[in-house]
Amino acid sequence: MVGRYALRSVRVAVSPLERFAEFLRSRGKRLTSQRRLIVEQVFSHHDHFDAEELLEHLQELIARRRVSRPTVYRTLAELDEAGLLKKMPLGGRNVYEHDYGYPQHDHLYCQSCNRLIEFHSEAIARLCARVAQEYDFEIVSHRLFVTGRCAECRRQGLLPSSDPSEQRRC
Amino acid sequence: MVGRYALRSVRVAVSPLERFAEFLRSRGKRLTSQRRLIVEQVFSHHDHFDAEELLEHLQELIARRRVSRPTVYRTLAELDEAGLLKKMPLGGRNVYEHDYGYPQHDHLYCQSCNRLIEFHSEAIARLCARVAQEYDFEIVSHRLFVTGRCAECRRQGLLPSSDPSEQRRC
DNA sequence: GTGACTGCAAAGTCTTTGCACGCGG
DNA sequence: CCGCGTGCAAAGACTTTGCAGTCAC
Repeated sequence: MVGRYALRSVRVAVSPLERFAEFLRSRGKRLTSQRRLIVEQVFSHHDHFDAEELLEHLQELIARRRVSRPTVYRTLAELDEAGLLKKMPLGGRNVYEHDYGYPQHDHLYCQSCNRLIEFHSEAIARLCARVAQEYDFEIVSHRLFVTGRCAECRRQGLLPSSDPSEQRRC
Repeated sequence: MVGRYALRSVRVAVSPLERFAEFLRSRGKRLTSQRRLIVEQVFSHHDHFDAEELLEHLQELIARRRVSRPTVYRTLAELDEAGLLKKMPLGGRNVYEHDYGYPQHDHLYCQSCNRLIEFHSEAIARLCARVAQEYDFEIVSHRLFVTGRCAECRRQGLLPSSDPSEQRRC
């Protein structure tokens, strides 16, 4: 996927953990071992995830009492607040994605496989700006979801998932 | 609001209730008094609402045992399925809007007053189509939320609501 | 040291489900 | 009259909170 809408590569001066540490310091909060572990797991690979998926990845640490479910939720909220993660409601739960050193983008959402495909388009931001101007509206951000079926699922003849547990409604 | 992005007026041949009746018939379902009451309330005015707000409007009928909470949820799901309502997750709950005899549109979402302002733009659909083509993606629908502050709230100097109970996170 | 942070358990919020009775077609 | 639909109560999924002990600074 290298077309007009592909995302440019990431470049960051400071690691997510360092940036989070700075955020915490600025608020008189502490960089605890739990927060460190969670940030490391969250930024170990670029992917969309929800709290439950993250908890699964952390299950060993949870079993060893290194970190707990409420702390994961609490830390995710802080990472969102700090601008390191972006939280978005999808299918009745919150899904998170990296928002640090990562370009603004929007999503194609495949109803069959639940995959989120990221794409970038300057034109969308321009368009939002024009509409906002018309309504004298001050933009903070925008979010565009294009729902449908990805190429792979169409080739396999998969229909939009009818199993509700498989489906993340947009 | 009569600019380029205003929505054109509504025109429908069949009333929402009639259309719902047809939907039910086609599925071997029944048009019960409860379903009738709910459809009448839902389409009595054009507005966004969530289940809790609808339940409030129906509180008298609920008190009189004419309709119950589970039935409201069940019927909202059917109205969504029937294409009469559109369901969208907003701030941890589902918000519904009319989707029958109502033109495709997108939303400006004011973080201060939680209002949803509808607007229409052909350009957005065209843009989605172009991106989808690039990714060989079959579009079912799209949803664009522009989050920020509306003119009125800005004039009043209101900041984005810090009261979490007031805030519907997008 | 001291106060922010944690794990635990419990509660909250929104939504769904099992079941026996009731009513629409 | 058949069986879908209902109300009730209870459970479910996800997330948040109160509290007493613990640890970062």
